[in-house]
Amino acid sequence: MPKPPSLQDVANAAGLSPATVSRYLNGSLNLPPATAERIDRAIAALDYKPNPHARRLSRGKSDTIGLVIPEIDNPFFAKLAAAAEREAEAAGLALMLFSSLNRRERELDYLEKLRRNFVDGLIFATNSRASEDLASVINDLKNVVVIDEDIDGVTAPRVFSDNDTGGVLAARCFIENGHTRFAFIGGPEDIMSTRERLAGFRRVIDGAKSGATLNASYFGSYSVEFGRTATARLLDEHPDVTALFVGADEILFGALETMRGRGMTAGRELSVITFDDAGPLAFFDPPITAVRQPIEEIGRTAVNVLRRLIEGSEVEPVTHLPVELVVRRSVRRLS
Amino acid sequence: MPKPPSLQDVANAAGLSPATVSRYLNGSLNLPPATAERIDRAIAALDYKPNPHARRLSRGKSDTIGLVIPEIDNPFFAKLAAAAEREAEAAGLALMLFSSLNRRERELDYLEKLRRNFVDGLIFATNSRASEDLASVINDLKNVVVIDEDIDGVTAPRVFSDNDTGGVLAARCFIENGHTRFAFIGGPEDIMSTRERLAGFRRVIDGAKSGATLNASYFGSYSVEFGRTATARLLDEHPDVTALFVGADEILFGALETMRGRGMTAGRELSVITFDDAGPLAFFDPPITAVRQPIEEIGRTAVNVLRRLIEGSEVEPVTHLPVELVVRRSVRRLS
DNA sequence: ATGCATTTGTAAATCGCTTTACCGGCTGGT
DNA sequence: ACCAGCCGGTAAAGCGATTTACAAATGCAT
Repeated sequence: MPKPPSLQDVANAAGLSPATVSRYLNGSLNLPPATAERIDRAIAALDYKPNPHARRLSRGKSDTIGLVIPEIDNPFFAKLAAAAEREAEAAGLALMLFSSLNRRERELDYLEKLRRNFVDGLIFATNSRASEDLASVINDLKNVVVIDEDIDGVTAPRVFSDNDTGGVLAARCFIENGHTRFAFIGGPEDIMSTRERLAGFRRVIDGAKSGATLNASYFGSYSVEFGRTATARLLDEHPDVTALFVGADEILFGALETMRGRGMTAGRELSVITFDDAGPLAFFDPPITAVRQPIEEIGRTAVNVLRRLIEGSEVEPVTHLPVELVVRRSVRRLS
Repeated sequence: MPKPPSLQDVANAAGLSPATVSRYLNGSLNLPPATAERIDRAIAALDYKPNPHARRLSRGKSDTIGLVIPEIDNPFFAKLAAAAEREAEAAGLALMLFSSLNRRERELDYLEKLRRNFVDGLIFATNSRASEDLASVINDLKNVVVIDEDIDGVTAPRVFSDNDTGGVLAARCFIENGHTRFAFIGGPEDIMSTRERLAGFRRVIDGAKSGATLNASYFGSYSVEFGRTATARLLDEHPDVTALFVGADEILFGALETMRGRGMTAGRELSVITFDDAGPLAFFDPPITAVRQPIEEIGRTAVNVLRRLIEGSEVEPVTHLPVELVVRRSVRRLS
C-alpha cells in the first residue's frame, strides 16, 4: 500500500518544480511541447492523480454540488437524483446526496456545509412546512437553488413543475370523459404544490359548461396512510363522486387499497388520476392515468441553473417546467 | 460573506494556541474546566465549525464512505442507499453515493477514489459481468465490501441475500398450493443471484413427491423488456405451466404486461412469485407474492462490516442475510 | 551591443487543521 | 533539598495542492 504520488513527486520526475507542474495542469501556464511532454510522461509513469482534499483546501472550491432531498428512498427523488447526477457528471461536477428526512436540523446542517464551502452549491428540496428561519438562512447564502416545493420568503432561484397545469389537465381529462362530480385528495393544505394543483383543477371544473362540481377535497400528507383514510372518508361522505384526483403516487397507493377493500376498481366504480407518475403505474391493473412531472428535467435544470449561479451568470428567478398527462386506463368514459 | 472563523481565530479568542484547541476538540488533551470553558465559549461566540477539507488533508481520512451502485433510480438500490445512509450517519460517517451506470470505467474510477483516500471505504455493488480485472483492483484495495452480487475472484468481505432460500420459499409456496408445472425467468445466466435462486427453486421441485417439473427457464437481464419477451415465449412454448417464478421486480413488470396483453391475470391463469419486493407490489392488482430481499438490512450490515474493516477488526468474509416470503394474492390454490 | 518583451520557470506563502516533540512549573515523596 | 512525574500548554512540521511575485533565459528589433 505505497503512498500515492504527489505533485512533488511528479515535479521531481520531470525535473521541474511543483509550481510549474501545477500551473501546467491547471492551464495557467503554456509550456513548450518538450517540457509538457516530460510532465505528461512523468504523470503517466507515476499514475499521478491530484489529491482532492489538498486541492479543495487550497482552492476553497470543491467542484462538488450537493442535493438535499427528504429521502432517497422515494421514487420521485430517486429519479430526480439520478438525473441530476448525470447532468452534474457531464459538467465535471460531483454530486453529493444529502437526505434530510425532512428534519429541519439536518436541512440546516447541509446549508451550513455549503457555507463552509464544503460544496460549491446546493440544490434544495424540502417537504417540511416552510418556515421563516429556513428562508432567511437560504437567503443569506448564495448558490442555492430551491426545487419541487416552494419555501416562503426565499429569493433564491427556483425550479418547479407546472402544478397548476397539472390540475387543469386532470380536470379536462375527466370532463372529456363525461364526469361531473369530482373530488381531490391532496397533500398538506398550505404548501404550494397542493394549492396549485387544486387551483388548476378547480378552475376548469368551475368553468365547465356541464355543471361540474368539486364535491370534496381532503388535505393531509403525501403518504399512503393518508391516501387510505381520506379515500375511506370520501367514499363514505360522497358516494356519488365519480372522479378522483389525488395529489401524489403515495396517496394513490392508499386510495387503491381502500378501494380494493371495498371491492372497487379504478376506472370502473371510481375514476382516478394521480400526480407524479414516478412509480410503475403502467404495470398496475388497470394502468393508472397520471399527470407526469418532468422529474428528470427538474433535476437537470436545477443543476444547470446552479452552475450558472456559481459562475456568476444571470439566472431566471423561477422556472416552471411543463407537466404532461399520461393517459392510461383508470378513467372511465361515462355515458 | 465574511470568511468563516478558523481554529486560529478560536485560539486567539480563547488566549490559547491552535494546537491546544485542536487537541481539546479531538479529545487528545484533558483541560481544566476553566480553560475548556474558555474554548467552548469562544467557539460558540464565533460559531466555529472545523473546515472539513483541512481536516481531511491533515488526517488523511475523511470519515466518509462511498456507496457504488449501478443506479440510484432503481427502488432496490434506492432503499439500500437510504438504509446505508442512515446507518452511516448514526456512526458519524458521511455517505457518498456513486452511480456507476454499470460502466466498468466508472466503477474503476470510484475504486480509484478510494485508493486516493477520497473516501475511507467503499461499499460496492455491480451488476455488470464480473471480470478478472475488477476483482484484482478490488483485491488490491482494502476497505471494500462487496454486496448484492458476487464478483468472481474477490476476496473482500461480502454481504448477500440468501438467494438460494428465496428459490426454496418460492417453490414451496407453489407446491403447497398444488402446482406441479413450473417455469423460471431469471436474470443473466452466469451471475450468482440467478444461479442461486434457480438452484433453490429447482432443488425443491426435483425433491417434491408430487412429480413436479421445471418445464422451462429463461435467462436474460433484469429488465422490463426481457420480462416481456421471455414471458411471451413461455406462454407460447409452455402453455401448460401454471407457476412462474421471476427473478426480479423488473422482470415481473414485463411479465405482467405480456400477460395482460393476452387477457391473463396473475393468480388466475398463471400464478406468479417475484424476487426483490422493492416496488409497490402490494398495490398491484392483484397484489403480488414475492420473496423479499432484506434490502435495508443489507445496507446496514454493509456499513457495519465496512466500519469494522476500517478500524481493523475481524469481519466475516461473507454474510448471507435471510429472505422472506411475502404472501399476497398472485398464487392461486389449485384443486 | 543594447534594451525590452516574452518565454520559461521557480521560491515561498497560503489554505486550516493535526500531531509530534517538548517545556516550564507545580506537587509530593523521601 | 532534590528528583520524579504529572499537568497545562506550545512551537513547528507537516498534509498536497494553488498562487503570487519574481527571476533567469531567450528572442528580437534597433
